[in-house]
Amino acid sequence: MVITQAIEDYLKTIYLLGQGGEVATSAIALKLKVSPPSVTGMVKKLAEMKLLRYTRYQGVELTPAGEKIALEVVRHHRLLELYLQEALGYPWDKVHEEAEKLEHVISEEFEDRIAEALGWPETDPHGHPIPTKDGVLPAVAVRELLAVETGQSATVRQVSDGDPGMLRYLASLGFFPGATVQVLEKAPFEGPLRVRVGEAEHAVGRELARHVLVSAATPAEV
Amino acid sequence: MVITQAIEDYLKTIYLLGQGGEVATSAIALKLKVSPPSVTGMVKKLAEMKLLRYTRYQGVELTPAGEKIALEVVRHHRLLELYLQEALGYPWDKVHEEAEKLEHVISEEFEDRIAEALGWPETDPHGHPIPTKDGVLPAVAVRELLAVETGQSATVRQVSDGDPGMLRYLASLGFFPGATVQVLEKAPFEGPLRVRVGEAEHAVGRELARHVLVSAATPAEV
DNA sequence: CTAATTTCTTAGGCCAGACTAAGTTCTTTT
DNA sequence: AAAAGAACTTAGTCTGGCCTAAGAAATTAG
Ligand SMILES: [Mn+2]
Ligand SMILES: [Mn+2]
Ligand SMILES: [Mn+2]
Ligand SMILES: [Mn+2]
Repeated sequence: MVITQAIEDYLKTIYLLGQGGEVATSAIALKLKVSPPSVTGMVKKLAEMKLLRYTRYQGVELTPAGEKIALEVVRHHRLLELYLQEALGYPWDKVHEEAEKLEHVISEEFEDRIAEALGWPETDPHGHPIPTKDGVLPAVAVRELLAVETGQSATVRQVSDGDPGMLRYLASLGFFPGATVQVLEKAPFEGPLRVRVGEAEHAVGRELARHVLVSAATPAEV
Repeated sequence: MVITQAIEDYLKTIYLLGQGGEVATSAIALKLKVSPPSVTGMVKKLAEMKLLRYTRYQGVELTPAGEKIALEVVRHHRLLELYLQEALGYPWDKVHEEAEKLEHVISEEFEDRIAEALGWPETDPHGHPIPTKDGVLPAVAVRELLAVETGQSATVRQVSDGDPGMLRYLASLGFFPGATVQVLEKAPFEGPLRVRVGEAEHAVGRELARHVLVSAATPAEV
């Protein structure tokens, strides 16, 4: 029962889509950019391997064994992203792609050494929590910026890391984890939000505001 | 015509075995730990792709296109080895294995950034020259320690990096690139060499003495 | 110079992981 | 409650990269 790169990618994807629930095969197919039949096939195999539970037409849920592997890959990914930024000077819109390939090949030794070099960090460049070595993902209470009421302030916690263009745009607006934002206005008819970030004011679309996760204002830490 | 990881390994292996000559399929099979028929099959495909020339029963020789890819992989490998040692504190007997996996997945950007971090180095931890970005492997004039005449001194230039145990032993004897060694005696009947390294004297077997490459004494540089 | 041995290739197959085309089953609509 | 539509699975294929068994060519030995 050998854990291939493909298997790691399936488990990671299911984990990130699922977060404690059933995941539809089509969702997996979409994320991994493979056809739905490919997912059905792989998922049957992973069920055989006891890495997930699968009920036909019902979707899929990771077992503890499957989740353990998923979390290891996620830890690799997020540590690598941070290492690329901190140690090699990558811009934050390029770390994801590189980490996506490296996450499958680094050894435990490599993982430990970069974790140490980074001072055992807790979040990646986009604010996502890094699972601990024993497979625990720290829970964080966040909601979408879109959900913040008009007039309220909040602290940016996490941003989506999949789209480099979006990341560059978010950076240009000052949407970094830790930044304080205030929602000044929400235009009606699915219109944009007017927000203040530091000194500046920006109009941001609702789609974008769904990709920025925030917590209550006034960060507890620096 | 996509260059897979397997193809990269074949080309690299052929390059390192060949160094300007025909390479037997069995030699490739031995090095890559695959069966001879697997090599024949792959080699036919690589010939199709114009990455090497293949004549049945005669062996194989890289084309310029094939050599270019091989040198890129070798550059990745050797830069990675040095980076693992210098930046992450790996001992020199562990860098090879890790680099063996990473060499296939890093981007040009990663390559450039570690090269820069290392100050555009010219040799890896074992003394092997690092091919330049435009695909030139600096030639070095070396011979086996075994070939040094009794009484003569020489400077260690390169050591084999495949066997971690051997590397640890070589380190314990002081056989690092740059070290000065003097051959005091060669025991007859394929016996060991008595050599001086710094203050210490050691008896080393002929097999080991074949894995240490040296140049004329008195290093030109420090 | 033939015979034995070694080296290499062909033949045939397997497995992982993807695909398209053609059903099923579930869900939504009327 | 039936029909239409969406979601999912089955069936059948393909490609890459490996394998073993058997045969052909090259090399070495007698
Ligand atoms: Mn990422
Ligand atoms: Mn991230
Ligand atoms: Mn090496
Ligand atoms: Mn080396």
